[in-house]
Amino acid sequence: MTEQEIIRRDKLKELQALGIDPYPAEMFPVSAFAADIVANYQEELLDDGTKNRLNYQDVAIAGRVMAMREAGKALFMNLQDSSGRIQLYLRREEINGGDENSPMFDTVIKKLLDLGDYVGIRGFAFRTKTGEVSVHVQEFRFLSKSLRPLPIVKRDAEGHVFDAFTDPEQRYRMRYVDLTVNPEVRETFIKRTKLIKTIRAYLDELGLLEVETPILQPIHGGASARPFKSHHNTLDMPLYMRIANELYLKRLIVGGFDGVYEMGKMFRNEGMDRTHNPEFTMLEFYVAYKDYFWLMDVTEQMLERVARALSPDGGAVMRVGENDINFAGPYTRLTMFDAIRQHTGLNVETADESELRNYCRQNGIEIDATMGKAKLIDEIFGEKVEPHLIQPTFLIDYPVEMSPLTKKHRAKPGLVERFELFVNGKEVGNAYSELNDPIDQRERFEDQLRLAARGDEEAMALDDDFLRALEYGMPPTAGIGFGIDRLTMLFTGQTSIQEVLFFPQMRPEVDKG
RNA sequence: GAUCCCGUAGCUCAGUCGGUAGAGCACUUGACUUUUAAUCAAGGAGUCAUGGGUUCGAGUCCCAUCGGGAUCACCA
Repeated sequence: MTEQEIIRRDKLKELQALGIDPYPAEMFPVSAFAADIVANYQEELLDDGTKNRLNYQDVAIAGRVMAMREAGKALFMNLQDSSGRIQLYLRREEINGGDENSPMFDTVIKKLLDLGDYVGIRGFAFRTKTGEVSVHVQEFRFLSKSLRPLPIVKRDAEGHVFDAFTDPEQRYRMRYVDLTVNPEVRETFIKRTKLIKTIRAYLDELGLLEVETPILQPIHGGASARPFKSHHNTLDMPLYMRIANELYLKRLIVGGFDGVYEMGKMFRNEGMDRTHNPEFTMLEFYVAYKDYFWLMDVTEQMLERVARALSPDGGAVMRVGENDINFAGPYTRLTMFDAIRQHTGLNVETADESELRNYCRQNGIEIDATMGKAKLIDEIFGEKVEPHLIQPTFLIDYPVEMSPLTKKHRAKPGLVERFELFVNGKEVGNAYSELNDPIDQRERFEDQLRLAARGDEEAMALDDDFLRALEYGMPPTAGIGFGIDRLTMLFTGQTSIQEVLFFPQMRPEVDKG
């Protein structure tokens, strides 16, 4: 234990010796929040020059003590609750209740109270000489003693931050500390929740049914990725953590629901970096009798609504890094081939494989011998086009080889009816007119099996029950998936996924008390 | 998985050419009846990530390991 921790434990014993319970059981009747008092306190100036305080004259507030400034027989604290901070003003005489021998002020508060302790106080709001709305404390109670020192972050009047708690490792491992001392972290997560609620409300209004589908799946389907594998003891069979829920949601469309959505965790056993966490949140929704054009309209409406909910001024334009991004539709719609033509001059439609390979070699795009034409196109797109798609852009009509669950294009042979949405140079959504032809779907699965046989660990497994479902008949359906974490990054201006997950995956901590 | 950078007090960081560990905040003791990065005086606090090596001597140089970050590969 460190010196400061030992001192705090000694203080805890001293409090108990004085008959003060540092961890009382009874509830504390909070009647106001710090930020509300600061924002709404009112007083009037009387003719004789004195002030008449108009509201918050009997408040009970609770929170952590985040700063203390002693001034002889008076003392100032900053109290932080869930809404923000407010200054407290304590006077020796009052805290001691007129009893000269009372230990309350000089011992209990000045010595035994630490920064970080939870306290509850009763008092009245007023404005100090320097103009700060504060609470004049009349009653003071310990609610929970803190045994470890918090990092002390200080801010001056101009908002300059001193000694910020910034080490990412410590911030992620001890998110509770991060949230306590870094208010902007709190704001990011509140925005995340607001984004999710806005999307839910929109989808509910559209009339979609929110559903839950299995996380433990006997066959991992619906995406190209490596799964986590587990084992069920009683059934004595392997189970996989889902990499996607697409095939289950489509079974529900087969079952007669017109529209379903699920927002939930997916799990992929792959590398981690600032845009990948082993578990992440996806939204998928599927709507019968629609196609991918309809989904583009819906996407525009949904994201505009999210932008308006999260932007400071209620507008559809969000500042992301150095870019002002306008989420009001309609968004640019560009075929993949046109996009590549615009940014490279290549005509990938007519080019053959060797021509594409030459282009990649000349432009420093890494390729290998196993890549077919579709894969080469994807590489060129990722290198040369994707980073330039700052304003929301629908990239439409992909080669069939890369999309085993997507309906073939109604007019263009070799392509599928698929789009991906790009914003700020990154993909945030992937959608298509769903393949509902069971015979075509079986062939696509068989193509995937051939890839798997060649060693592709991410090839999709054949799901016989899903094919059976399609054989019973699935109406024409449009479906889309959004990475909620990446959307959150976009709308909060964060550049790493760890900043939008409360508890990002970390390696085990080396033993330190 | 590969490469590079980082790890010193509770927090943020200095630490020169290899010569017995430093600052600010926090903490302790004291002063102060409206302070606000409060101020003033004094003091305590370190397995320099871990383990080896080189050296008379290592926070510093070398090797390995652990953890974090960045870039790349794979992916959403």
